[in-house]
Amino acid sequence: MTHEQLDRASIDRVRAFNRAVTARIGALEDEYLGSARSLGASRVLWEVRDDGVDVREIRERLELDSGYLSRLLRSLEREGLVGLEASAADSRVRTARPTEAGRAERVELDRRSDELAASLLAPLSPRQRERLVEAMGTAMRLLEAGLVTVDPADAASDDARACLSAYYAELARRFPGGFDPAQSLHPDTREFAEPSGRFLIARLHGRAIGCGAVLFHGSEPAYIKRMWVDDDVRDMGVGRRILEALEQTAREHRAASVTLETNASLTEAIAMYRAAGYIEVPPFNDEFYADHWFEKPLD
Amino acid sequence: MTHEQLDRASIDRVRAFNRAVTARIGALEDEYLGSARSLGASRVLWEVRDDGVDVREIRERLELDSGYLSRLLRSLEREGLVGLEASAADSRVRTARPTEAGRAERVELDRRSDELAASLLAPLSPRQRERLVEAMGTAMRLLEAGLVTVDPADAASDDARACLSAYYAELARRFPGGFDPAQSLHPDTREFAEPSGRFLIARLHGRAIGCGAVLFHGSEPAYIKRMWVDDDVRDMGVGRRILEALEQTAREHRAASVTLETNASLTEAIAMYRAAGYIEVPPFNDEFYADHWFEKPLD
DNA sequence: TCATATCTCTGACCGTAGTCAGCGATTCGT
DNA sequence: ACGAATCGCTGACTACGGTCAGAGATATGA
Repeated sequence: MTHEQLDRASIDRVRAFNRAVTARIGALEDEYLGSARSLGASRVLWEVRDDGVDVREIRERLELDSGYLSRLLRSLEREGLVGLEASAADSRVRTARPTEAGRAERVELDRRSDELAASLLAPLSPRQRERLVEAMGTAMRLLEAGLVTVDPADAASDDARACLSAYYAELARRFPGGFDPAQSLHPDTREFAEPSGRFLIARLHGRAIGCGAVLFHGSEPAYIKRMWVDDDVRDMGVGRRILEALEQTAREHRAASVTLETNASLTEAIAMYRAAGYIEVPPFNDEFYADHWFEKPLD
Repeated sequence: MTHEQLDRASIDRVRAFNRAVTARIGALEDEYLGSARSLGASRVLWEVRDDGVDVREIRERLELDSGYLSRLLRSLEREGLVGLEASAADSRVRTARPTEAGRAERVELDRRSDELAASLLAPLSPRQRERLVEAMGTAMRLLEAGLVTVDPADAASDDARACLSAYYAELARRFPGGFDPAQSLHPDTREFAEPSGRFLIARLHGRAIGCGAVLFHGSEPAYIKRMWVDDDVRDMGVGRRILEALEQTAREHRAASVTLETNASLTEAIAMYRAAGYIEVPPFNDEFYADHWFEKPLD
């Protein structure tokens, strides 16, 4: 993919950031975390929780080759930092458990990571520290926005249910009179499955952080419901991504437009709908909790 | 050094940033720049300018072992990307010059770095891109602030002269009536040397980015002059760092306080002096360009 | 019970990044 | 003119991070 529409100055600043930040943090990691143990061994030690962890779990989490991990664990065992024993449930599986020294070493690693972070803040004034932490947060969130995926999912799955629960809880908190899903239209999530509809989940690092559903009505307007985004990832454009994916789904099902309704207390959602090209229309249904209705034509 | 005064939440956010950013950028580097050539070879190729560059210069710039660099250059030569020949001036020295293919490869590397940067911005809305670029700039500057050094220097050195010229030029630009160093007190920089005074230069990556001088008057107040910070590094706390270093120098020379004078048009300097504990006092000299005089007791 | 799958471990590899000592050619300082 | 320094190159070596092909032990499903 090419991104020729982006301006030179922005590209240059991003490149300068990449260079400066990786160099700075890399140098500090050498200084604070380097030497003693190899990076690979440290990462593994970090995964060995006090209550023990199966080797296969470490392998999956760090995406390591089984042979490589085996050797890393051996070297940690030789250093007296972890103990390895066959798992009680399945004796093919081996379980790693930190020794006393291993626990101490983990505390030490943690302390050094803290020191590394502190060394970045130390030369700054309190006001600058605040600005740096703020800018880091913003940069991190927007960089991670690129890792968000939006994919179809079963509306009855655990993740989907967790999203919907969080959505209902938020509405209950924000609507002046609370919220009862049974009073809302389409309480049955089975409708959000082909052929009558589709349910999408947004994920970041595998964690469900947002959802949305669309119902198809042939060439009549498709109908968007249950759009939710986790508070943790506000301002990362997740809502927009879900909305675009739902519209694309509607387009693929030959809908000429999409409709949705919402409530005045969801101000940021309404702003997003307007920014995305939705136009307010007269009420087209009797959704109990709605007071604004929108429609957007699909090319 | 320990930094126990820093709060848990800030430390955690810095650590999260370090983790997220290095992982994200590292993964993208593998994707966009990885494979084809090793990182070392790419870095070397990048240093081989079209007009040729001495091997020793590459070695100094990248801080590479001479044997290691020799091998990297050999592999680039084998690939037909650079040509090596004895330097005209000194036949011990070898000069590397890119071939046609090498130039093309550099353009390609550059293009891929651009694409990497663009891929970070691509999934964002225009508003978010602006915020990301802004946050990256702030984070980068404040991270680099930790790399600024402030050290004594000869006021007659090239770097010192460059700083003073930049300082005078800035005053000429900002003072309503311009600025002529000859009309100002202490035009002779020879005073800014032991035993009568000291001159300090602030540097970032070796480049002089700020300066300041202090004159000692026994147990009488020491006197600060010629404080300047490059526009490029405003808001990085360089002024504060220089000021603290000058005060420390005065303290070591048994001064009980420091004085300085300034001009109302240098608003950010005045704000910094006040924030640093300087108190406005009646005029104590007849500096032509001054309209505010300050003093600060040293413990 | 038996074939198949799963899990860990070992041995044999590879490329990258780097360090160190020493050599031959050249240049510099006196 | 000569000794010392400089420059680059080569050979020998190390550690890290990783891949791949099995082997052996164990578990699982038909």
